[in-house]
Amino acid sequence: MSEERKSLNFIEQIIEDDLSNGMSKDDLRFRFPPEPNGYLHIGHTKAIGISFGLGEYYNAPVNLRFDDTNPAKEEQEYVDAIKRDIKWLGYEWDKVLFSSDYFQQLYEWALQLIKEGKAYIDSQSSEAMAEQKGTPTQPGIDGPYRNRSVAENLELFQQMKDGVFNEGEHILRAKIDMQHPNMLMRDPIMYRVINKEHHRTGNDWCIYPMYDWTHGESDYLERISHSLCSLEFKPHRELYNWFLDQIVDPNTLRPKQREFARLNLSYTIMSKRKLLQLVEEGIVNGWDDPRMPTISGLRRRGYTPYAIRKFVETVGVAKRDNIIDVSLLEFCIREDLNKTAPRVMAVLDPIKLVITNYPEAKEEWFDAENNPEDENAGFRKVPFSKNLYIERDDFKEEASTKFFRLKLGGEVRLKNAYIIKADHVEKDANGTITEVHCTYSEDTSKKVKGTLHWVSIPHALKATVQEYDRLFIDAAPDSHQDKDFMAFLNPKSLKTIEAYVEPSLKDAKIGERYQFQRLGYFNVDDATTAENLVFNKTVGLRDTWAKVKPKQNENQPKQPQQNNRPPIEHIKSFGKKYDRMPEDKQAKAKAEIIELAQHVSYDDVAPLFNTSVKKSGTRIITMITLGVLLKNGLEKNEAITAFIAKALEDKNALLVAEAKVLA
RNA sequence: UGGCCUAUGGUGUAACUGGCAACACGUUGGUUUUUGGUACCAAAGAGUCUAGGUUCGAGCCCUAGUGGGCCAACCA
Repeated sequence: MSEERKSLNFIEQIIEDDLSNGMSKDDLRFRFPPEPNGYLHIGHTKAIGISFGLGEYYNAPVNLRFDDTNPAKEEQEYVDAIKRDIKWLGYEWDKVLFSSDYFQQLYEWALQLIKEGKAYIDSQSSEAMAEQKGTPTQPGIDGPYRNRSVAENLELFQQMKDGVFNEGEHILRAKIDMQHPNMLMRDPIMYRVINKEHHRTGNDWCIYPMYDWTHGESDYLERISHSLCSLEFKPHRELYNWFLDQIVDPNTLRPKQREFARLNLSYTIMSKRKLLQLVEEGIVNGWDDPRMPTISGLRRRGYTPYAIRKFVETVGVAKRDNIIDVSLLEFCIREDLNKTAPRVMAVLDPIKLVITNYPEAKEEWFDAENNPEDENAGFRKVPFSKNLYIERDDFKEEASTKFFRLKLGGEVRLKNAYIIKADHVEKDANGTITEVHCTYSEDTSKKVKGTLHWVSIPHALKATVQEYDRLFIDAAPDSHQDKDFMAFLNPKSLKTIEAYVEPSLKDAKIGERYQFQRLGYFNVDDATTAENLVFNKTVGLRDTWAKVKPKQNENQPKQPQQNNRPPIEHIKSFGKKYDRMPEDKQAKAKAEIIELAQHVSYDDVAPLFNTSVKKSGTRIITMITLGVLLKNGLEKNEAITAFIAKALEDKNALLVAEAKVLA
């Protein structure tokens, strides 16, 4: 087997290293640990793809573990939705587990920590505790209850568990280090009182463990070998390890937490809290609204599990922040649907076409290919008659030769039917075209530039089509410190259209996906009834014609991340390229450097004087900057004179020229 | 007055661990086409944040800087 070396991502690398350092392949075990407080979204798919993908690759078990330690936010509805979505994506878990399964064990371990003097009951207000905790840049201080006796701690903890106290009166904290540089290590909370019914344990407990106390210990109990999570948990790793240190038996497998960058998609948001807000405020019609980046939203929109998995595979795994362009997601779904979706004709924005030389009562049924990408897809019959609908966009009275569609005097092919020629138009009082009159010819062998889709008016079915645009008009709506993400909502994200579709769609079933030829991919929405067909537009076809057309209502191009670089850094960025630039660019760069140099000090430039000889670009931009400083009254010193002198002897003509100006 | 993470074409990820910066999306041309789709061909686009160092050789190692991110919930 000559297997091509596939480059491993850093997580696969870690696992391979562990394996070659003696870990048994049988010890490999992963988990996906969602909190059941919302629906899964496309961002979760990455985490799912990583852990379940690893499971598939190594043939290792993957647990689905619901991290249900906060009854105030969690619901059974979410548990069910999460399971459904993972199944739909095509992944198989080994066991379904719940953090709440471990409440008793966690409690016993907490008792052990108290007895060892490693945990204590704090009885202050959360404000007081926050104050003692310090800030990221300032150490914390010990609180007054930090040195309570073991006996007292034990008694209070028992009372917490017995429901003696109200929420907020007492909590259990680990006793670590209030001065620790990592805030999470400053005596983190392990237990708090919550008087809410839990969706699984009911009212058995009124104390609930916190995430950090729960997560590592749950991984340990399940013998998870690699506990993979997103980057924002990196600071938790130290605490994760500290908690494990307290209870791990050195002869058993110790789980390892590793972190990867989460997935961000342009023009949408990935925060469950914010998605919930969209649902609750009625901006969208529920978690499965086709505009939502949730799995259920994408499913309803017509995405396939294959496309989503392909997408996640394509984006890769690394540790730097990223914003992936939606066009990649769209590519993945088009690629799948192109091969599988039956083609069909539908007119979304109709204009009436009358074939004047076609008999009034006549109808013909033509064969139409179901899918040119699939030889086995076969043919269907489509009806043709004197009166048709075509897209309003497909006709113009006059147009340039670049316009391949129908214009007066021009010829065009009707897909699966005849070639027609437009003769004249009928208009209403406003000058709007109401009918296009044309004549057909039976000779279909002729070559014409354009082919149009159409439907026969007497045979057409009415259908509702929902067309979606991005939910936000900004590429990164929740990355603005000064503006709320809601300010970027796209008011036109949903467009409902009354369309006409060919009669073969009469018995279309919910969930079925079609290509409306020349328009895009559409699927049959859940809201479809026997009386009314409803389609969702999944994604449009790639449209190179749309780019040629003068753009009408183009969305803001995404703004580049603004860099708050100091001027000298900005100047330096020209250095590498400067002597390779074409002249006009060079002049522009020079002007910019001179402008920036106004805000540069001698101390900024001085370190650049000993730039190595071969980096002439950097030396040139340094020379230009220096020129500005000298002009602004800087006195020449020895270092400056030496730098200029050395430059005068250089081979690079540009550098010499700049140096001569200052010499 | 801190700790940690991070920096490679427009975007995302690679570079066999120090040896010709590659792949995908996107973009631009072209061929084919009864979808301005698909498929196919081609091109443009980065010299790897900056400077210094080690080395015959650095995207990769070392030092210093700069940009970006995360950390102060009785959330996960």
